[in-house]
Amino acid sequence: MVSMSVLVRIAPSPTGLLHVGNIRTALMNWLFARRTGGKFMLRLDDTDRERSQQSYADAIERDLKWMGLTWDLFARQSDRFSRYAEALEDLKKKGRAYPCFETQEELALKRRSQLGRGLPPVYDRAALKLSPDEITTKQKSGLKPHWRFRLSDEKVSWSDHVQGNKEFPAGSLSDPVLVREDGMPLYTFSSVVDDADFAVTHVIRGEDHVANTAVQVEIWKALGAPVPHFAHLPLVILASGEELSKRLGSMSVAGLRDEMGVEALALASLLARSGTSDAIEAAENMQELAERFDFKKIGRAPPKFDEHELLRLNARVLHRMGFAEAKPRLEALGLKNVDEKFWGAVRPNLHRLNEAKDWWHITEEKISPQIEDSAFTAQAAGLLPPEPWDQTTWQAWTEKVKAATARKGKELFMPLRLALTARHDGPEMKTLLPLIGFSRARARLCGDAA
RNA sequence: GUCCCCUUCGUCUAGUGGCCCAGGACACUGCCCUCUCACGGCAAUAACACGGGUUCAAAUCCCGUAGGGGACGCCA
Repeated sequence: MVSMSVLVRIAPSPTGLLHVGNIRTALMNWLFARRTGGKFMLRLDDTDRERSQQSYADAIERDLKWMGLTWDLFARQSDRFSRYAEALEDLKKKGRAYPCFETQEELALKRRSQLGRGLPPVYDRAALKLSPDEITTKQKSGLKPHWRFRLSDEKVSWSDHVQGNKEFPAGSLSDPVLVREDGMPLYTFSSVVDDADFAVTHVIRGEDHVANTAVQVEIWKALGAPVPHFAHLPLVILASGEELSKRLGSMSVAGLRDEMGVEALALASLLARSGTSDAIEAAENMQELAERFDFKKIGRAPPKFDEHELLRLNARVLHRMGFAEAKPRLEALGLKNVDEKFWGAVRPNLHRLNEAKDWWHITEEKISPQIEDSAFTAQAAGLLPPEPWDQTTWQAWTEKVKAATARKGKELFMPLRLALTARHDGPEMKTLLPLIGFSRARARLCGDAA
């Protein structure tokens, strides 16, 4: 496996945003490339001109980069139409492509009738029976053919890195349409031409493609290109049981990042490990995920995508994040002059990075304190030591308050926390107090917004 | 309708006929730490979808049922 130079690719169509299923496929390809020292390619499958949009292409690139899935090669199918036309000519010469004149309505009707009779809706190859004269006549009358690939009558088989030995009996598949009347190639065809031209070695994709693989294997062979290895991954499903494939909204990568505040490494850890025999844990970095990648670990049942699991991993990733990495991210959230002390104080309490804003607000901006017993907090304010403050200040101060008031435990500490932060939970007060500072602390303890 | 894949604790899984009255990780629960939440440490609970069969012996093999996912496009 390592001796050959690996090239894998991810081939999204820019007709929508990447969702967790798509990016998982991308991730698996990327990890495999990294694992084997091979290359990773991004190919935009934009042959569907009606649905493809540049804005989606941009979003896809952005999402991949965000997750760290950088590519070594790039191609766009709309740049390569002449190659598909050439390849079609090649197949025509070899007698593997034949012209068809049915309309889509006719084909739909045929399918319905087959289904009604309990038969698989396989194309009946009526066009193959057309005589050369009939074809000429149709073309002279202005009809333009679409072109189908003539499948052989042998069973197709391959060894799948996830699914094991796969076999498709002859006759269970339709001759695929390669090129439309208007000359536009279809995915089934352009994908193989590209994989062959770029010498893709491993096709790692969702298991919704297994039937495509069966027909595509024959196209590779007809083109005279080496057939790559295949790995068909089980499709991710939502924990709620809802389908994923057509729902973009909340499970889009962009949505998870921009609305849910998910860290790329948390998402990558979850997607790389759920459905495998590795424990679902936050990885230190992408390299660690790559080192552990192995087809043998991938199960065949569809893994559930669980948002709670994602949030748990997200917290872990944040708890380990160093200040150098956090600093620019915090600044992007609008937090000015954040320092390492602040990060060290709030980091253990974060589930999402943007929660740091709440603590920034409490240490740096005006808040209204929560006072339960104003006599007590005012008395405590009077005992506040002069600055400078450090991590020992809180204990020294609360010792004095304790001695002066005879309060202890929760009775002592909670009113102080509430007055100083207006919240009953949060980072340790010994780290928070120096960040709040003397003047704010005194004012808040006296019941003033500060 | 036809075909393909799948079904072990809440979740992801280990397990390829005896080593399994099923192992791990995470979650949950309890305890410890503790001013709170989180972190960390410790402990406990928890599963072979169902029904037949093969066998001295089945989570593991066979058949069936149920459930989940996928495919059957001039989408990708």
